[in-house]
Amino acid sequence: MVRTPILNIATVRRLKAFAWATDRQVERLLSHMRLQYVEKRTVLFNEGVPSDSLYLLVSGVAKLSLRSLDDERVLVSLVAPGELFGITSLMPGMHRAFRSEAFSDCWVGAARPEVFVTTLLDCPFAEFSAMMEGTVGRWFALLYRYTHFQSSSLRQKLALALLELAQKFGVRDARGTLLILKLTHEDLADLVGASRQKVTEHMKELERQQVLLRDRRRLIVHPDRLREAAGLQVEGK
Amino acid sequence: MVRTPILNIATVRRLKAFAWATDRQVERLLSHMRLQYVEKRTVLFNEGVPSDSLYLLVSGVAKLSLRSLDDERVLVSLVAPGELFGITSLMPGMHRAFRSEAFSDCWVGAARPEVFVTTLLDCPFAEFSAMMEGTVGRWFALLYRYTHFQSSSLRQKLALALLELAQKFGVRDARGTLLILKLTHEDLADLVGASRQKVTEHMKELERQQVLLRDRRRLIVHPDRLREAAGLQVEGK
DNA sequence: GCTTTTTTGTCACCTGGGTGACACATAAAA
DNA sequence: TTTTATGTGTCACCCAGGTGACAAAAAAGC
Repeated sequence: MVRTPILNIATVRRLKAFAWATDRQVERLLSHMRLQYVEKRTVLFNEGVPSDSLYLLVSGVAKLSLRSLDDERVLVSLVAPGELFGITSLMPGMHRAFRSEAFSDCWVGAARPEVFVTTLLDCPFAEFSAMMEGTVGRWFALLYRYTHFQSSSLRQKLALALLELAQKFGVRDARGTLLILKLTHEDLADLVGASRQKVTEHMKELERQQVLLRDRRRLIVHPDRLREAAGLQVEGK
Repeated sequence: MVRTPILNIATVRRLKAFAWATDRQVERLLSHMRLQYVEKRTVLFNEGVPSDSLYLLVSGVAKLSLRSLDDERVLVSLVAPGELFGITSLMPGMHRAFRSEAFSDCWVGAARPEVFVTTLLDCPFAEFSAMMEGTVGRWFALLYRYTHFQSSSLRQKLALALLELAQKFGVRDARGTLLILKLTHEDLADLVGASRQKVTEHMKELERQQVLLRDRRRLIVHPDRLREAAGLQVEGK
């Protein structure tokens, strides 16, 4: 039997969501929220799709997961009642990072992210969004890296880490993308959580395969081949 | 030789930080920022200390790291010029999650987080801060888990994951903290990135050691003992 | 109740990556 | 230049955790 919950202020307060907000704000928010019942295993959104809603879990348990580099499902997080999820919608043009599905039968409230920001914060969404990107953007990038590290080989981790570094510290060069950083193998090992020795081995191997080359202590990488080494889709394939 | 950079609008624009902000806003921001030269290896802040400043990396490379459960340094991220870091300061009362130190000689600008929010966003800091916590808070918790997973044994990962679940889904019970969730070993395996079989083995072992017990398919955990199993400091020690 | 499906428990076996050790190369300091 | 410190390359060896396989137990359907 499905009992329809009344999504009123009392309910929200009981969930301890928006504890800091005034009753008026919460009420306004609720008036813009659509409540839906989601049956166990139903997918709310998939990773990669544009993100246009922010969700509030009212009851039940939701699950965030992603497909790893070698096609395993990684369970990233379980969402408890009262939590907001689908947070990528708060960042400009960002696509869903995780798939979300109902881990048990759920009641979920959804609204456009603008609604949350403008009613709770009284500031233009675009500005808030840009601010988020500039600040929490890095956390997100880190989360991306770490979740994808899960269940991937050292080789893939290295490739992934080097790609990230290339994006941040790379400048185009005749031979590829030059990293303007002096990195030791030990630094890389610390970054991917591996031993210095194995990193040396894999780096040698990557050089042999022309994925990267070294000029003194500077690395020059070939992003496309790195992506391949990481087991990622190469652009335009 | 150390050349003092002039931190003016042109510099900031070149760094592509605050691309969306107006010149007036950036100028106002700069007037509140103190610029400092930080020599390689100098620690800017340590994990665990209260976070009262937000930093802008002007030049050089900064490094974020943490001490893992078994006292290894984990290199979490390298910060590139133009990036903001020390983001925990944007969340209410939050302590530093990472140690930050200069990876090379750096120029760093610092200001109170309030300054950023009020000049760039024109909304009260407290509200912004609360909003951040309610939304990005989860990302942060995830990041915490994943960074601590790095270089820890399956046993520790399990303990850590169960602790997190206990916080989210636990209710006090005569026998400990009851998780109001039906979790299979496979779910746990997906969560910690391990095989189903090994999870079974470790769970059995944890039961044997009275760290947790099972009532049907419901888990009852003992947080303190879990913390011990994870190699964390137990409260009040 | 009985049957089917899903979980749990436990093997034996394999492998990726950790560890320690040491020679060699490169860079920094003197 | 020589000396000293710091990285790199490559071993041989070990172990935590992955894999496959299968029986027992528990849930879920009927």
